[in-house]
Amino acid sequence: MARKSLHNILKLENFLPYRLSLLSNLMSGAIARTYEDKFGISMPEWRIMMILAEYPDSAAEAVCQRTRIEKSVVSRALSRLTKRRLVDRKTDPADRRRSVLRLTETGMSVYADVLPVAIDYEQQFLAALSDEEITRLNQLIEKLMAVSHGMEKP
Amino acid sequence: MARKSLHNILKLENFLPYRLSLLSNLMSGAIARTYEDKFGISMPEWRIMMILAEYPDSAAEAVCQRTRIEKSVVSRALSRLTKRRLVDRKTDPADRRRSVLRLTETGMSVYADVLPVAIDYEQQFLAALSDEEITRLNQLIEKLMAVSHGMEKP
DNA sequence: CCATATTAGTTGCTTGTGCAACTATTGTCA
DNA sequence: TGACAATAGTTGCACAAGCAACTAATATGG
Repeated sequence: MARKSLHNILKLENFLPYRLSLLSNLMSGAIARTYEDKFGISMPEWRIMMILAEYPDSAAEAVCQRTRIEKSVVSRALSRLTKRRLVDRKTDPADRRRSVLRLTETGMSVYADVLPVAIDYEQQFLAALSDEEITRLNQLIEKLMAVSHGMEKP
Repeated sequence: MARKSLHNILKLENFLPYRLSLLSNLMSGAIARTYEDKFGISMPEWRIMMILAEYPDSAAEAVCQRTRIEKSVVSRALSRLTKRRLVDRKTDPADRRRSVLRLTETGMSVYADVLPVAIDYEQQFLAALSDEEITRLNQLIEKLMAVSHGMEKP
């Protein structure tokens, strides 16, 4: 095989994983601060609430799968949310290991308060792109995720 | 103003910040494990090494700016790197607050070992995209970053 | 039906990160 | 020059996240 250049330098700022990590941190960082400061809700807590808004009566395990958040983190986040009466948690009578989770009235109203902030925030980014660009962006993300899934645990 | 739908639901899986955070974690997660397991180098340590390979004799503060890593993290990472003799750190005689950092011979050889792994890894992702898609991806990342910078600290 | 495996969820522990406070050095300006 | 501000880097501390070990409940296979 051919010899590569000895001065093979990879610029960090051009390295895709780095660029994506930067972008992701910039995006999630700012909005996480908003959730936290204005609503006292952490990022995992907010993600869990989004899932429960869409899929009421989920079990914690389903929340884990949908949010990709580690189960111990979900467990502790749910403790906080139930303690604050934003989430109602009962045990599934059909399988007493499982929990049945749903937003309380209060939880739903907090959700309704935070939601437009999240949407607005996302919109600020999407506004910089044309519709076609947005479509392409999503396609690209999809493709890259597919690659990643194709190479998990060897 | 017009009343919005009461069932205004934002699906988490379609939420851009979430999607990017997922993708970024998938990408950085796998490669970080490789750095760690095979070379005993953490992600911030690797990023610092990349910067020092490109810009020898940088000060720690310059490393912070280029890597966007918090200065205490850089400080501790540099302590480990110097302890392992991968980085040489002296104090700048012209300004004795500053440090002058560069990879040692060992550091450069470790860098040379890790670099192709990083490049290969990135290549696995880029291989899923056409050249035109890669260009567009970078443009999109750039645009989104620009938005983010346009709305820091209000 | 019993022993064992599997699953849901919780908790303990280690580690990494970020903020703030601190030290040491240099820059500024009256 | 001399008081005060600013900067480079370190360290203490608090908190979040992930892994592993654990409990409790259910599924499975002989």
